[in-house]
Amino acid sequence: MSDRPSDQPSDPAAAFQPHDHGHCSSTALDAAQARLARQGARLTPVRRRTLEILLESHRAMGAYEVLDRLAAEGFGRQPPVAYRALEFLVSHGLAHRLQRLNAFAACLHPGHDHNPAFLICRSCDRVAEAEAAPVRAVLSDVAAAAGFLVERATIEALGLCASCAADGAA
Amino acid sequence: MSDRPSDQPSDPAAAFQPHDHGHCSSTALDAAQARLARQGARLTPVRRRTLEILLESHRAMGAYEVLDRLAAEGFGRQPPVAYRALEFLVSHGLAHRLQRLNAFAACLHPGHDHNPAFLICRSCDRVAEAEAAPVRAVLSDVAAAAGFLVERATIEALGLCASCAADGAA
DNA sequence: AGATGAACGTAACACTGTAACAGCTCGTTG
DNA sequence: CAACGAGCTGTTACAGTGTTACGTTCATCT
Repeated sequence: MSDRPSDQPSDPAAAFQPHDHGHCSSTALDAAQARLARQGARLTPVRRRTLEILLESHRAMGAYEVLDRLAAEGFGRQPPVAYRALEFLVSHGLAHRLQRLNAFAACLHPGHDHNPAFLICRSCDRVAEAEAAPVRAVLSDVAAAAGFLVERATIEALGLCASCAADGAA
Repeated sequence: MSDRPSDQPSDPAAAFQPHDHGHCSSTALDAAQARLARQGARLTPVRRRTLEILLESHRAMGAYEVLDRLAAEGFGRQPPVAYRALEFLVSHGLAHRLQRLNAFAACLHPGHDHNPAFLICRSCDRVAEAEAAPVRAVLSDVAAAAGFLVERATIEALGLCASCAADGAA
């Protein structure tokens, strides 16, 4: 929990700032391949392309948006095609699902298991992952006071990222 | 933030335990009326009935489930009827929307503004509200470290309530 | 009574997600 | 090599969730 695998950017908010995106996404893709190899799972063409599409931006994409892209590139054009690929990526820790948006985003540091908190900028629509462990700890405490055992938690924040705040977005 | 209005149960997990539910829901209904009166908003028949339906249980209900009930009682039978009533209740602090379930639940202490954390029992499906202020505080800190300003946050925990744990639910 | 704005009702549609089934590919095994 | 099974891809069809648009009713105010 305290180690910093090489695939994890030191700045969790990199998504909101200008950065070498080619490097950022190819790193994530490499990490994804490595992770799947360890798990004995296959990164088939549809799955790989789906991940690449998600990696093109730091936004969350709806399943049908992904599907349109896939269909335009010669893959199937029916909903299950996109949903299956997305579900595969999510279940293998390569992408996340955002409840609040009914959408999916690539995981930017798939090297280790994690359930991040999401920071969603309402101005630029980009999504970053933040360390959720301390938040979950407090949530578990609050829940425990009510005798409730937390197994999984959805933590999604809507607000304004630094770049948009600097640009004077309301 | 530290006051305890009379309409707020001392035990936030009351929803999970046997309790005088008639009292619990009529209290919430009274508080709702009082609150709306202060705001100059109207608790029309559909709205009132919708709130009563939500208050019948401590579960979250889908919009179409609510709609079926309303239609059976002579109200309109098209989706906007339910969605409008539910949206009214949510925007006036009398009900909450659960992103994770695409569902709605009555607010059990509508006396004051609050954005609770939700505790959803995966065994009995009941939902309780927990104090979210400390959780939000930590979340805001984590986000601030990334230059992100949190405006609204969705905090929903899935797990096991005390009653179900005692009953030996896995 | 007449004007006004909120609330209600409807039909139609858009978006999101799932079930069921058929064909393909590829490695294994007889 | 042929047969088989497992996993992946694709399809059709449908279920569930939510919205747009528009006309009507109703309470309220002058």
